[in-house]
Amino acid sequence: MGRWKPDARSRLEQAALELYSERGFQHVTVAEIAQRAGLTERTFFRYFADKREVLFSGESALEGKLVSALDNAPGSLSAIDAVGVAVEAGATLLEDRRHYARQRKAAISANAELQERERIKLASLSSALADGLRRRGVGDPAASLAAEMGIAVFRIAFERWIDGTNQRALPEIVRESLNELKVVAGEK
Amino acid sequence: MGRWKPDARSRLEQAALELYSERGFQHVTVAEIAQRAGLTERTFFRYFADKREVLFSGESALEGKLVSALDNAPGSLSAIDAVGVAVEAGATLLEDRRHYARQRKAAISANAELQERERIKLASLSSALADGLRRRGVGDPAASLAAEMGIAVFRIAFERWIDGTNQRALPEIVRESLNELKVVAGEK
DNA sequence: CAAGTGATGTCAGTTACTGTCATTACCCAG
DNA sequence: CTGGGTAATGACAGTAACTGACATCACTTG
Repeated sequence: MGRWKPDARSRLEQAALELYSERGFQHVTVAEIAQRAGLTERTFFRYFADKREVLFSGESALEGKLVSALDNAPGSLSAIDAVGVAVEAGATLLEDRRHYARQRKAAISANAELQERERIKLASLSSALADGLRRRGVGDPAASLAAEMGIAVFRIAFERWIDGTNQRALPEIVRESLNELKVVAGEK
Repeated sequence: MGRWKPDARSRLEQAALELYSERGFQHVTVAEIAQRAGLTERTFFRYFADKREVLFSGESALEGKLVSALDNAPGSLSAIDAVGVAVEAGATLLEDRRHYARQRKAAISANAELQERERIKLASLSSALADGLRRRGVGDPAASLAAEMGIAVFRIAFERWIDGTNQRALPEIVRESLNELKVVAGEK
């Protein structure tokens, strides 16, 4: 297969998650991550732009899922419901990996720098959704607003799924939360 | 008055904004900011936790304004309308400083790290609003959702105010955007 | 088996950020 | 006016994130 021991990237990701979980992000050096993965610090930075990014490789797959679901959603759906379809589809991606998602979430929650990165990734998802809505003919600022609402729902549903506040499957929690958002936004 | 030349903090803030605007965040060193302010690098880090934070000192005042407006809003208002009152009040804070806000926004938009910091500050505002809503008796996840909607409205209105897409005063744009959000969320 | 290529290693360098201690400028008690 | 006290600042050394340049290695291909 590979010329060297394969899966350098995922070895780095796993080593980083382990170390961040054990000692906390700030008390781990990149050199230590690389060493546990059997590589050098320089190689780490060839795969990941910085020390935080190693926890966020799944975001592009999530974005792809959201966008394709949005593009394939019936054209008859309103902006908010099309976004709802998209984030429910994204939720199915995480549903299988609850243990991993929980461990990763714990590491992120323990460090402000990682929370910054997480938020900007969510903002990127929101931007991608807004672009998709514009492709559907939704104008501004409706597209941006609907996308932001969708991501807010996704984030809040995810938290309630991870911490056990809500025991249902993630896609269901997402749907419930979106309905709650509609209620909240509609109150006079 | 002060023992040394006064306003070291604001001198650092002004020097940083100038340099970030001239050359971009990444091409400015903290030593240069400190030198322009007539101080040393070490003193910079006594006032600001890191190189980005120097652009975000106004956030605590904004949070205070939002929270006090929310706490003083009529108890009869729904969660979303109480949040609307709060973000409109926050908007009045920025209305006077459009030139400064524009320059600062340009510097932030030009750099991903600064955008991360801005997003996490907005998340902090959202969290403060959600706390305020819970004090008003709003439950979860309604409180979090309403707060996130309010901040999304604020952010999007701010962008349209800064880039000139919408020529009205910021508080008016905020109100219009909130109405638009209600429309979007209510579409079947 | 030689040349080529992509992944990795090595090394030097910059800069953000921190801990520690010295120094300065001012206030105030006497 | 004088000397001690104190808060702000400076000086300096150190760690670690991140980058650029170049060497080396493992494997493929002609």
